[in-house]
Amino acid sequence: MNTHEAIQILKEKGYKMTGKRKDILNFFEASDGYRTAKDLIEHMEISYKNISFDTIYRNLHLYYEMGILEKTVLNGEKQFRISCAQHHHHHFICNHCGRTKEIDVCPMDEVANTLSNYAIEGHKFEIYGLCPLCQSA
Amino acid sequence: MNTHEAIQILKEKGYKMTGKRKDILNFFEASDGYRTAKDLIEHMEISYKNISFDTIYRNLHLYYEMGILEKTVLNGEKQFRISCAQHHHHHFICNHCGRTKEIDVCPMDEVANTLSNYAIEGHKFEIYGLCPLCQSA
DNA sequence: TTGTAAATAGTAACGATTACGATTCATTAT
DNA sequence: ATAATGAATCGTAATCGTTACTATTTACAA
Repeated sequence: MNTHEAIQILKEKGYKMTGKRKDILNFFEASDGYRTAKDLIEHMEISYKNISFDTIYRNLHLYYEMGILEKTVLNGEKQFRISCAQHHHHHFICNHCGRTKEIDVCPMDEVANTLSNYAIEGHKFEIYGLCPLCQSA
Repeated sequence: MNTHEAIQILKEKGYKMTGKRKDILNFFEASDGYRTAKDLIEHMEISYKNISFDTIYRNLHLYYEMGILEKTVLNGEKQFRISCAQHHHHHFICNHCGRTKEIDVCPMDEVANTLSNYAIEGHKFEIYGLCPLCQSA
């Protein structure tokens, strides 16, 4: 997913394209990991001194609903990253910088048969730690 | 982990044993799944009309720090259950009632070698859905 | 260019959690 | 048993992330 693709999706669905929406997309495209709403606010305030919480959260949710962003929760905060979900996968997430690495292993295949009477609706598999860059720093 | 064991741990570490602390343990021993602070407050208010948030959260954290309770976060709320961590394992968690089922599969063995330059500090693997009881209801 | 619905600012409200001073209580040493 | 003392608790305010609301502004289509 990149900014261009995302803009196409928004247009198709009839959403209006604003400068703020483009900047939000650029912010996430330039990040290669999870970012909090607060991170985004700090970035947006450079260009838009008085940007509203409402705008931040409304657009984060919009992008999430449209599959443009992925979401997770860390330390009680929602975190978002550009969607890379062409195929099913999980993430290593750096505790220090939020950068992610794709993990293609998914444990669900192994597990499904031990849960035959259970209706599975979702699962979460995440690995936390320090990425190579943050270890040397 | 059961109430008796937990009381032993508290005594050994020099914590005082109060009626409220025992009741909290009983509440979690009687549950077989994750419960929120709110669930616990509702239960405690039956016996202690004016119990304080402070008491609830202080003791939840104390028990968690001592390994008496396990913790997870669901829908932005911290949830706790009696610890069953004699061995490493994960959980299926019912979205409706919070009941859990132990999962002995752990994907980390498979994954570790693909993260050779990463310092792994933790991981989370949880499966969500409806347990057999909640499906029939 | 104008009309209209969508997007936004500014701000209040919310829910979960944490924090704190004053009071009560469990434990231990007498 | 009792008194001393430090821990536990209450009552409540504060905090944090997030959601919600109204008035205003803006993107886009006619």
